Amino acid sequence: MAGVALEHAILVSLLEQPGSGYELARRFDRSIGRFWTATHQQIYRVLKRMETDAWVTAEEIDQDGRPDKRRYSVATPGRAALTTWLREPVQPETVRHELAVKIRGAAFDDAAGRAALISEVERYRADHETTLSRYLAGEQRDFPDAAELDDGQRLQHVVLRGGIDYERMVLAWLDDVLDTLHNLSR
Amino acid sequence: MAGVALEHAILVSLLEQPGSGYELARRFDRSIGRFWTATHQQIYRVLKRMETDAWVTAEEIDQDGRPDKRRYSVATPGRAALTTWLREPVQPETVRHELAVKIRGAAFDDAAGRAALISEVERYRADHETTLSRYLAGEQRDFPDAAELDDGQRLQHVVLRGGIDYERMVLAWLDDVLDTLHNLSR
DNA sequence: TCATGCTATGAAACTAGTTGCATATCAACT
DNA sequence: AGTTGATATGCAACTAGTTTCATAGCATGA
Repeated sequence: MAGVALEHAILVSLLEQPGSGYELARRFDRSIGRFWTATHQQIYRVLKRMETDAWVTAEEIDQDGRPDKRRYSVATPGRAALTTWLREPVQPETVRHELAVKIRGAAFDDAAGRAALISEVERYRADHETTLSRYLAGEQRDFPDAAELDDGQRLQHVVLRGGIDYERMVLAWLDDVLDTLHNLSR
Repeated sequence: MAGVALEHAILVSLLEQPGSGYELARRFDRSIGRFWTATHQQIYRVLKRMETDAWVTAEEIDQDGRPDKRRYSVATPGRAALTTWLREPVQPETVRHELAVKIRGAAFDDAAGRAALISEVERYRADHETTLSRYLAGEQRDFPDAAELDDGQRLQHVVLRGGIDYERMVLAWLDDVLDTLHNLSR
């Protein structure tokens, strides 16, 4: 039970704003995706289980000009399950940093492989540059006046600042990586 | 094929130093674990598959005072597979940041829940403080003189610096989180 | 002698997550 | 009329990862 967290990420997202599986999938590509990734298939499957367990309730919405959708809201048992989970210890993070593996692996590749890695790091760096810009734009848009925020917004803001800090750290480190790769002896 | 990376993390680790499944598991708790986590069961299973595929070869080692072990080394097909993988594009990271979910979830919990979260963040912070100390001690031990390093060591060092940067960023952010949690209105 | 603990490997069952495919509505453009 | 693209949901098969349990050698200390 402890580690099963997609349910809980969905509960938080639905408490912030009820929505359909499709909308959740888009949020997981945007804001929630900063700290929890999930595909739409996984989201639909988990939503179905959560509905069976009465953690959420669904409401059929007829839409003009679009297919119907099912809007989910958090029910009392779901909210209780979230509270229980919130008070459990945070599990140690499981890190999967593929680029770090490739950097150490570069010791066992030739000059062509290292050149390829440098290009790849540059592309990767550009992606993170884009992500940082997106976060900063989102911060301007959603949290323009720090004094005017309610508690929920303050908590969302501090998580966003974590994303911004992370991206800045990554960019600085990637510069260090590029410098190291350019200055290898062979 | 692209995302299957535990094999490749194992290949890098075995190229840096041949070893048994048990030794690999310990490395994955230590140095490699900085950027790729894995349990011993997963490592044993993957090693078996890699042996079947002739990516690695095993050698039975009789040990005095300890159970026998199987020392694995990377074979030519494994090295070729690593080279192929190294030149593939880096997959986007899949982020799973449970603490961030709990922080946003705190908006839907009461004062007691927030107090529990503050304690949890403090404990989490202490863990990261320990991790940073361990990294810094490892840096002193393994890379005392930056001018004397060969390419493999330089690459290992830049990855370790990434870990150090990450831990420092996390600690600063956790201070921000604690400050935010202490200053919520209700 | 017995308990504890580290070394060392592994099976079996389960849970989580990914990939590929399928279906359907409707808008906008060609 | 046909294509493209966004919205919207879902199944089936597969792959990856976790958890629980089991086994065994040998050292150390109570």
